[in-house]
Amino acid sequence: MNWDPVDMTVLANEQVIDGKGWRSGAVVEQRDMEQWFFKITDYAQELLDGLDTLERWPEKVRLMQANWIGRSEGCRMRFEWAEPFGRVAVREDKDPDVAKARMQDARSVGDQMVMSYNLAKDLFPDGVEIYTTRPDTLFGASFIALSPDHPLTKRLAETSTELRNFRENCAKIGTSEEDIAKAPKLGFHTGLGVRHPFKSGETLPVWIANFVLMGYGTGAVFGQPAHDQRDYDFAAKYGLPIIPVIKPAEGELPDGEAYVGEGTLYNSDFLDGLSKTDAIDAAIAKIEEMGLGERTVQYRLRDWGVSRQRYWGCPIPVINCPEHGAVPVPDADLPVELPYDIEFDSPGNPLDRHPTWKHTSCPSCGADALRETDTLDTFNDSSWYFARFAGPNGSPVDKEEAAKWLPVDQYVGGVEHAVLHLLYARFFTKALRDCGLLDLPSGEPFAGLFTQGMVTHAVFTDEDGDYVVPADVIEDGNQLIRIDNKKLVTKGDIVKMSKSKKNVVDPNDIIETYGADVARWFVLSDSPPERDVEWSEDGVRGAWNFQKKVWRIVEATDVPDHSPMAADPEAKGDALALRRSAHKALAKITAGIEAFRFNTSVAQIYELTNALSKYSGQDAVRMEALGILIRSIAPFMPHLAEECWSNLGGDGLVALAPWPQHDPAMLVDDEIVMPVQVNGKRRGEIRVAKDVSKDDAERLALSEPSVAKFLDGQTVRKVIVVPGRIVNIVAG
RNA sequence: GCGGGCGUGGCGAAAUGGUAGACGCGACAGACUUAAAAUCUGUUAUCCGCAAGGAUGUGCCGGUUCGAUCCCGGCCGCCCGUACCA
Repeated sequence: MNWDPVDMTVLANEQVIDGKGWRSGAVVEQRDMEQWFFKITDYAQELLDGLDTLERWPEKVRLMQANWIGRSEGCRMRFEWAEPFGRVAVREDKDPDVAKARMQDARSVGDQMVMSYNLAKDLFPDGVEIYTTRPDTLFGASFIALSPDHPLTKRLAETSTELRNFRENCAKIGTSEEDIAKAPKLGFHTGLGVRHPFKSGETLPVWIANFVLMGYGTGAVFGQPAHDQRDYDFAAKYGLPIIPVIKPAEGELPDGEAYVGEGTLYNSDFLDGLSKTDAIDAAIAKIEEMGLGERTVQYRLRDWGVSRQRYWGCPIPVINCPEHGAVPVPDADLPVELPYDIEFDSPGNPLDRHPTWKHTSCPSCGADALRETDTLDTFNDSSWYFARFAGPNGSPVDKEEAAKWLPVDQYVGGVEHAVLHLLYARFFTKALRDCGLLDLPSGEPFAGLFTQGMVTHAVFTDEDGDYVVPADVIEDGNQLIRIDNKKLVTKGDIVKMSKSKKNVVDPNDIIETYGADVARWFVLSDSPPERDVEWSEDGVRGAWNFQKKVWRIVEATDVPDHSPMAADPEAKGDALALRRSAHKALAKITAGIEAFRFNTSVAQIYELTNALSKYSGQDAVRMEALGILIRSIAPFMPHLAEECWSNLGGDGLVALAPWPQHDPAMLVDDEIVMPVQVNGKRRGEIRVAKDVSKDDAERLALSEPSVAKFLDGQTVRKVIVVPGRIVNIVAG
């Protein structure tokens, strides 16, 4: 946990800036704290398998979740202790030669080393257990690395100031995955050694390395620098041997970096000549035979830490009894309510500081006991609200109603939720099902998912580094200043709108100026919804003008008494052209809406509107086209559509009117224009009947003057005719 | 660092193997108007050209194909996530 010693609070990774608390500016410490977890890892395989059933989810989200769960197949194995061969304290030496010299200098055996050796043997008599996906590279092993948080590391640190300092240095790096991965490699040589399982008499040194994560596998790895980049970087820095054991099928091993690809084993005794995959199997078989380990499946997914030291959150319903430990609050006493008389004016967890709230009695023995003062991560609430919405009365989830409504047919959310929220919600529904609280066999909460893009905006910061809402920023000459105190403002990155960065805009401004219909039309009209957009009000005039244009067309229409807005099959000339435009537009509008591509539907509505505004006839064709137009805009501009519908003599509410159906016969023109290419470049076009034969198209294309001049002096080698699309002449 | 995505005119974009830039914004010109707004008509990727026309062009490099914005490989840039922002 990130701990701010001044504010006495736990901080999110995001609230740690350059290793300091965002409010207090104090140097953040890493603390181990007792936390509540949900055992989501028990569902790792089911969460992974379930992804295949989510056919209406974007492929990218399924892929991200699969990567997040991170199933890998490999083996757990132990390296047995070897007699110690020395101890050296290697600090962060940039120069590999210096590090190497220290290694050779390491034969002197000191008291401290002997104690560490005995301690290690005492604590872990079987040796060091590691997890690897690459047992094929065991002959390339050159060291063992433990996590700074490995139990052995912690015990060794008790006897070594140097190691304690090393651990503190590692703790400064931060807790986020990104920080750890980007940090420069740091190592500490323990002086301990382990036996190589396949090379008798060989000893591998045991290091502590900051890039080894305690939360994954066993918190220990073997280093095989020739075939893993992190191991390579580490070995290069500390002068450890780099032993290649895989040769690529073609070419040489890369210089100065690890080779992680496929290839054939060498330098590897009984694995020589095998492929990577076969060598993995053979190595595991041998390890199992030797009794040193076994094939296992490992997941990257970690258990979900749900404890938060905040007031706002559902209290974790547990009472800590000195006698009985953590006792669940009895059902009859749920929910545990937060106190209302709470003070936020001093550091630390307000719930923990509250004078009376946490004091209660043990449900088991009645003795004085303390309430858990941690609250639940708010992701808990977003993980099952849809089940609550199905039946909002009575017990938390109404099984019958939830069974009727769930899964959610179409879920819409930002792609930033791709792993956390969407994975937690999937886990929650599965867990609720298994607890008998939800009747949902699949355990999948959302049948369809659409990930809309993020709305982004520049972040503004004033001279004091405080964030400023864009609406409060004005231009002053060629500078930006705050409207309230005239302080100078800097325009920063364009990022996802968020309350914390204050780079948000209020859509009410547009609604007040232009109305909700125009605001909605504007938002839907330009960008496809899955794409990120940088918010801008440029173009809102277009939406406003469009609204007026539709209204003018309706006003300019002589509405007949009986207005079925139905087709006139006899239409000819301009009328037929309008009919065709209307039906072509309708087909694309419908397809666009169904595919969530509202911007293309909008473009087609513009085309239809333009066609209608140029049409002077007051006839059935006009009424038919208007009927299509108004029903098409109804989902986008419902108020305008209702008014127009009513004025055109439409039946009831347009919102309740059936969606219009396009006539397929209207989509095809009698004559089409086919572009003609010569060697892939457009050189002309031919006007042909819609069902022209390939031969005729070829003949016409070759004789088209604008095409023929490019064929002058050349031999026509091939003519490709794609019916209804294009003619391409290959000449040379 | 790792995982995922995106990159096309002045701007939002369309075209997902077949005419690159539909539609909209902006800009420019004209009509109407005392004037402005609104409205209507037209032009608007870049370069050469009076024009006709031609050349170039979808982040960069390469590949597959009769044909690539689209498929494949490599690179660059930006965005999202990276487990305590929610």
